[in-house]
Amino acid sequence: MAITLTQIRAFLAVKTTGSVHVAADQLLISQPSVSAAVSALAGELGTALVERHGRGVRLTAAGEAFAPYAAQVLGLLEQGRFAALEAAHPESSKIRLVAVNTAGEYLVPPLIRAYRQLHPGISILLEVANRATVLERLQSRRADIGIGGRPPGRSLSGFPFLANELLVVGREIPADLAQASWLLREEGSGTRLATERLLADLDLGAPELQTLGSNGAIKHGLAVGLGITLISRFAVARELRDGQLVEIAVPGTPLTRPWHVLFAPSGPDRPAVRAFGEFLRSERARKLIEEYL
Amino acid sequence: MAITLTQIRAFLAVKTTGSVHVAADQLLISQPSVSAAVSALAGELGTALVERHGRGVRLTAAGEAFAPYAAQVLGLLEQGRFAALEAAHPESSKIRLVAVNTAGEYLVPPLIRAYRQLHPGISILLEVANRATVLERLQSRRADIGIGGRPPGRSLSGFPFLANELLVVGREIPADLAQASWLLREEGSGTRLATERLLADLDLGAPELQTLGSNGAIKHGLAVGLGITLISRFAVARELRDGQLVEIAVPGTPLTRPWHVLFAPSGPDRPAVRAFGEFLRSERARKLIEEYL
DNA sequence: CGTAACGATAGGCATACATCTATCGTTGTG
DNA sequence: CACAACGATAGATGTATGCCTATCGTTACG
Repeated sequence: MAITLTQIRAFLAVKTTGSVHVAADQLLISQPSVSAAVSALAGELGTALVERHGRGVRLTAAGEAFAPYAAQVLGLLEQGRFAALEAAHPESSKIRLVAVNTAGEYLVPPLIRAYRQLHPGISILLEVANRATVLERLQSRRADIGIGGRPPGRSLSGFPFLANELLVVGREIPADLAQASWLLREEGSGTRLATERLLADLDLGAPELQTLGSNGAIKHGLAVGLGITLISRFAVARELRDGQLVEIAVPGTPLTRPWHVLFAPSGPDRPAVRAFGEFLRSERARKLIEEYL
Repeated sequence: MAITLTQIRAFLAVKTTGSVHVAADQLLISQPSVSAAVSALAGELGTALVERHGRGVRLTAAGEAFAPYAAQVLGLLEQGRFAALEAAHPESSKIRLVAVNTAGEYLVPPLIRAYRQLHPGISILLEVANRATVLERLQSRRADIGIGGRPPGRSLSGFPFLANELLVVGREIPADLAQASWLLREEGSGTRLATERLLADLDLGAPELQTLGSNGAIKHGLAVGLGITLISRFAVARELRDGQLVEIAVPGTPLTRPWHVLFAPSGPDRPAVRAFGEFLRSERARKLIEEYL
């Protein structure tokens, strides 16, 4: 006769996996348990959350509406735990940072190093993910601060942080751009989004596209001549210098898309997080990072 | 081995009541149950939340830090329930409105009436409380929209709504203002806050103060000549017209302190709430209200 | 200084929560 | 059209959650 957090976790697992079966595997429990938890939750709420669709399930409108709240409940609880520990042991706070892939790989490590020298006790827990996930993490309060592209709307606040240039590179300059094959990041990636827009602007017809799930995979693809790609200068700086890759002149590139520091607005905020945010805003942060970059 | 919502409710009850005993009474369970729940929660979080203080308890720093998250978790869950029901039955949404006393008594009823004529299915659940509670309700997501004074900071967004004039009234004009006794609303009231500031500005020395818990009590106090007070023109319009009360000319009054419509920012938002917010923002709302006022 | 107020602890109990295995009903696919 | 994939249902079980009463330790207060 009460909503439980277990039910919420089960529901969210179903939402993210899109399947009761897979959710059960992920939660390390049996499929009927998940089924039961979700229908118990639906009973509590007074409305169905999932419905059968084909041989799988999908969320109902009510389920879609409820999901963000459910996610925030869990994120907030985690955040509350950090807040409590931080208040009890101010010198050993933990900050949950989530960064888009390229920033996470190239920018954040020096950032963390710089910050830890100033505040030795503070832990920075980094998650590296694509743009869509970064936004989700912030919105569901599972991260305190994010580093990614431009904030998408009023729901997230932030400020521009460091320049990031996207340019087109390949093993060699293709004879005909329209014939070139393009390597794309996975769905949900900000770089992919930028690439799609660029391709639409270029009006190349229907170029050959190949999705590869990470910057690393794309770089290997480039190395074997699989195609060309739009990628951050940070990610290919060395390869360009060594001549393994060359920049391809494409109208509209290089694209300047500065990274932004992102906050999930509102909600009680923690001193350690606020301090880290202010550090990022300071000139000092930029200098320290550039020093290590 | 898991945080439960019951534990959170117990903890919050202890926080708000300031006492394990009273919290138990309020939750209709025994005192040891509350004690156990709170210490279980503390165990989960890995830090003490309350500590003995004198013969009662008080929150530790960790408890104070955790409390707002706990409150938001419950508020968000309630909001999620509404969101789910709203998605399932769009025509019978519920909007949780919380208004400061004066606005709740004089302004909101016509507002509700006006809105319900436009959207017959929508229910507006009104809670009337003082300023402090209004802010707490919004921050903890236990209300969707608030009506009160100026928003206190960046954590709450809002816009000015309707004029509200605070003026000093009494049964008769006192011979010497410095000798007059002032009737105050309870702690946490915005009107009380305004009165305290006014008194400080007036520099009357140490006037006699008498706290009365509501606008109604104050009006009765005025009627029997207990003192004078700073109060909204709406609250005493009739008494002024009938001559039962008179306005007292005090430097700096009447104070103009427009009511504001307040939102708890961020978080997923519900269509019905958004629609109501936009209604309040519209010219139409003002006209309709003035019609009924 | 004794007593009342307040919480914590001890000890114990019921139930509903979170599970499981086995099976059935659908729905898509080869 | 049969079979595989997927969820829901049925039936059953352990346990920890939530709760109780009784009692003990402190702390303030008369």
